[in-house]
Amino acid sequence: MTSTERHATGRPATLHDVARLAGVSIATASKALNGRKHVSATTRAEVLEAAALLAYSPNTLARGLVAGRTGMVGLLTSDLEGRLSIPILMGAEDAFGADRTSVLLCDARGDAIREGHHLRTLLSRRVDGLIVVGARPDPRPSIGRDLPVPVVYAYAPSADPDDLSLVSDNVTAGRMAIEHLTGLGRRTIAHITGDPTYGAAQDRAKGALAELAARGLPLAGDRVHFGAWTEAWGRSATRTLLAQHVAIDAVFAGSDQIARGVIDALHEEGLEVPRDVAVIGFDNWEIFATSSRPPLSSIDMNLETLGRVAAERLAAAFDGALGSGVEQIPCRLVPRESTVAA
Amino acid sequence: MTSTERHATGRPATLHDVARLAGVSIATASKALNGRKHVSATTRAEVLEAAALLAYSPNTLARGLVAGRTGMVGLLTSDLEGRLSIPILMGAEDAFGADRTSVLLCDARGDAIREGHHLRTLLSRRVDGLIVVGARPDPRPSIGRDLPVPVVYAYAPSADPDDLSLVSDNVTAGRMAIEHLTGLGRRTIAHITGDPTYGAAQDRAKGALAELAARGLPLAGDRVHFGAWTEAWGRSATRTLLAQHVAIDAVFAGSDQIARGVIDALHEEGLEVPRDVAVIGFDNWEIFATSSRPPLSSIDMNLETLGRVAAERLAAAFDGALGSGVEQIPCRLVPRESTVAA
DNA sequence: TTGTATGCGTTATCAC
DNA sequence: GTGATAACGCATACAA
Repeated sequence: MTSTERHATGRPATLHDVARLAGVSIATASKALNGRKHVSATTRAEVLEAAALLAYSPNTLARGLVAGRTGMVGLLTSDLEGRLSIPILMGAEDAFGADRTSVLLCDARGDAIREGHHLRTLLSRRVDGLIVVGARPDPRPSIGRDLPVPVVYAYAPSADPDDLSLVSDNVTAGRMAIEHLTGLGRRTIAHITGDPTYGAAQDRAKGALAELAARGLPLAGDRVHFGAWTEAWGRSATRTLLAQHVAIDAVFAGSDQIARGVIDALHEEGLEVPRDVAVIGFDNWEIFATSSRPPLSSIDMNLETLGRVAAERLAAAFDGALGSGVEQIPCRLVPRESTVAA
Repeated sequence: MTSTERHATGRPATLHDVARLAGVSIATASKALNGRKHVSATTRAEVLEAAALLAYSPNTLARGLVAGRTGMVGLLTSDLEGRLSIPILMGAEDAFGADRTSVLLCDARGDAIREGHHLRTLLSRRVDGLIVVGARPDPRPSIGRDLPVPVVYAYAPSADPDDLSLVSDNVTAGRMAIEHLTGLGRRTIAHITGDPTYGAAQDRAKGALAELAARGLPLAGDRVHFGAWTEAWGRSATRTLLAQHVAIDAVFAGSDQIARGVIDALHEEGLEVPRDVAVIGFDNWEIFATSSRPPLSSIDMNLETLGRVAAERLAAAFDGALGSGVEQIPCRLVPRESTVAA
């Protein structure tokens, strides 16, 4: 076998080939293969046999040309690591049914020019819809008002309220964290989180504060400790708190990385987790949460669900109605050892 | 604006519309838009203006139907996190040119059934080629010998030597790590790595041992410490070494996670990195390498390059020739503070 | 029940 | 230089 013969060179069989082999017209062959009425059982069997013999696989492009639908959706992301877009993609695949709809993934790498470029090629490929995934959970510019296809924004909402956006319910997630910690009997809880310019950081803090207030509890350290989404910040903020002799029996961290820094610093000060201080993170980034000592309780943003709902909204839009505004997707708490009862 | 009007309902403009508006035939319009010869400058300008006016965007499907090429490649992955497939995807996008070729990403989630399913839909969409990305760097079953399109395996090679596979050059990478550490003056180097059933683990160890032998140096601890790809293993292996009073001034870790465990254990024993012990990891997983204390030197597998080469091989195959066998892609060493000179 | 003919949007081959 | 016209592969309304 020479290198040129690696893949079969002959064009794939067409409906025409099948029809000819079965001795019928392409119209009949088409009906038979698509399970339409008005075909005798015997001819149907013959057509099916011919198709099997030729390893016939219908050309989805040609089908899309006549149907006016390609069965493809574009996933336009700016998420360099795929940490967001892959779960969202999988959720969307599940909802669509992988055989009916395929996903074209394009990474704009945070570049508006490249995004516009990808948008144009996706539209020229006549995708049936678009899912736009932002890199950070804050409003981003709308990709355009009068696009020929429905668009759903996931994770990062569109700045245009007429667009439909799907975001994580960070406020409720903040409440959940506090609810969980107080359920363990903890009463002096600190909140160490990331960059205050992130709406998500503000929302999580807002939810946490509201839940603390509802329970008549103060926030340990008297204020939310905003900083950066890094282990280093988690460590330094924790050390600051301990140096000030703030009594804490739990920390709600704004991300799993911050949580790891918090745990590190606690250990260095001779405090044990969760016995002395319970710690909960955010994101449920498996690789961090499970390799932490002890394994880290965390809040999962249900990104697969986000992708699934995005797909459902798009599917509904194909039949006419696309909503607008921002839809909140609930998070879920994943308990691990860092917050077991003392 | 009601919800149904969110996206423009009218079908996108066709070549026919442009031709009619410009007052020419569709043949002329086609030539003008595609920059072909035999079109007067004035009519070309008129056509271009009409196209701009109608926001005309050529239907890539129809174009592909006649051209016999879709300009799409399938990326079939089993990599649940996207840590492999996203860099590979980006490399492929770069090599193809994002406007000429789009990538259909399908995640088989390690399920052979689902993989076959995705394969069929990709073929029915008439992708021009296929890139298959495995979850672990060991031979995997070929996806099929007589596919109608060229296939390139990336990261995980195909078990069939007639297929073309692209893998990281782990042997040389192992040599590089030792070369780097000895260049720092380190002479008692241990190798703590992951699951011994991984060919990559064996290859890296092989390279490291060869390089040590070439320099007349022994392996600290007398043997390669195989275990698991986890921080926990990095910690426990390190503790074992220290408990045996093995003198070490450097550790080559088989992954960044293992390296973090190693560093943790060293710190707990009062040893400083890199002053007392230099540590280098593998994978260059940014989030781990940069958040480590100190930042972790590591070996990058150049996954973007792998994707780029995969795209180049596919492109060559479109014009006839696809090679076979396993092609080694070189890794590169990324130095950070964990291995600065003492 | 089956076959004929038309159109989906483009490109390319030819006449003019 | 320009414009009919035939593919490309498929689905379907309509005629037989």
